[in-house]
Amino acid sequence: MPRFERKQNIFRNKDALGESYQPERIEERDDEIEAYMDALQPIIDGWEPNNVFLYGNTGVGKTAVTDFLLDVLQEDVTEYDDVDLSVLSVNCKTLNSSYQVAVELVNTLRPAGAEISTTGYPQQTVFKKLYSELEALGGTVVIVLDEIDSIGDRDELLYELPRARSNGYLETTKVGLIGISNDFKFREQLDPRVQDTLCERELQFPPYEASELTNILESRAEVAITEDGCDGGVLNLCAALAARDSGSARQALDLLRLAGEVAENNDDDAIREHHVDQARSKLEQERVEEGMRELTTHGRLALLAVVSKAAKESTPCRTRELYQEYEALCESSGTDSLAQRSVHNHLSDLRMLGILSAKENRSGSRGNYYSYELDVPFSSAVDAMADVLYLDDEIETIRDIARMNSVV
DNA sequence: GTTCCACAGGAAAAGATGGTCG
DNA sequence: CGACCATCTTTTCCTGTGGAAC
Repeated sequence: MPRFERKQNIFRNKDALGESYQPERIEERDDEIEAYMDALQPIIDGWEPNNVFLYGNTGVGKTAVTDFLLDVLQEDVTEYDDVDLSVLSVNCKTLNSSYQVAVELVNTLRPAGAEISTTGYPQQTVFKKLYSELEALGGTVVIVLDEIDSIGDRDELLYELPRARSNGYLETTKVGLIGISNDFKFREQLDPRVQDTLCERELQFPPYEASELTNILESRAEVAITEDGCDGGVLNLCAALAARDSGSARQALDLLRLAGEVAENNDDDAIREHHVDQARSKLEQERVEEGMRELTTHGRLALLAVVSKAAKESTPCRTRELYQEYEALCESSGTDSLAQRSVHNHLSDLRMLGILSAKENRSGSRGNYYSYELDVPFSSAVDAMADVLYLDDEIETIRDIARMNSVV
């Protein structure tokens, strides 16, 4: 008889290691908080808000500090009758233009059922809808645009919004923009006029040091993990790994959480260092599968071409050979093949996603070219492919060949 | 020293798709 | 319906690259 049994050896409150958890206090960001508060001061004073631009790698506390401070601000502002503050928060990760961000803003302001479609209107129409929604809201509105770098160079909204008042689009509402970016280069590529306004106040969040990450992990582990749920040294290991890689608290916390899950599944009574190792490869695997899910048919076929070559032990492999392999796969799947330039684009994308790696070859008269190979375990690539392509026969053949060559 | 191979990757334009509006 | 609109993928055309061969 199957039976559910509650396991509580390790986790006391796993959510405290999760993405959405808001700790009661933010560790190791005192200087940033001070500067940030200074930038937000005009709001409580009743003046027009500053535009703020935050940048730093993922997981260094930008979003956490923003959420935390805006909560405090919204609380404190209730003491002043003449300030009416609204906070509008949008994650732009999946919105890759000003247009889509504007649509998203309009839709969060509108009641359910009155949302507008994400395409079809001229850009200015959407902006006007946004202005009238903002005007209806009134008071001071702080708009948080998280992961704003995903809009690339289509930054018209960032030009328009800060100027909305002086251009007469907004009469009463005061708007402040808070842009958050993981990408240092994003600021550079912005229109200089946008830089001037958006980056009135700039805050840089540096990566965490290993010792800082240890402190953060300790304070979270206190809430999340039982007293004996964690070997000594595990927190240090997670902190060290994350510090060496990205300096990201997110990564350190993910490692700890996954390591805990691994330990739990093994029926161990505490997290040990070898669990962290497993968690690390699991984290990597998740990242790859995430990337593969987003691929188009031809992107997948291009990847399958590399997989197929890998099964035959003929990687690394240059573009031309991969293109031939790709054409053969298109043939057998009844798909029209693309031009070589396009396949080259797909290979390039796959390289960006970290699924492929490429070595540059300079062989003079025979040209400069890349040699591609899988940058992920063969088996995880095949498994992920099997889920998303209809080429069962081909994938089986590739598996057979791989087995013959004992590729794993 | 110059040329030239055979590729990388930028830019622009063309199509396809899925939407609004009068 | 037809005129527009935004966006994504793909094609076309192009420039850049660095050492071997001339």
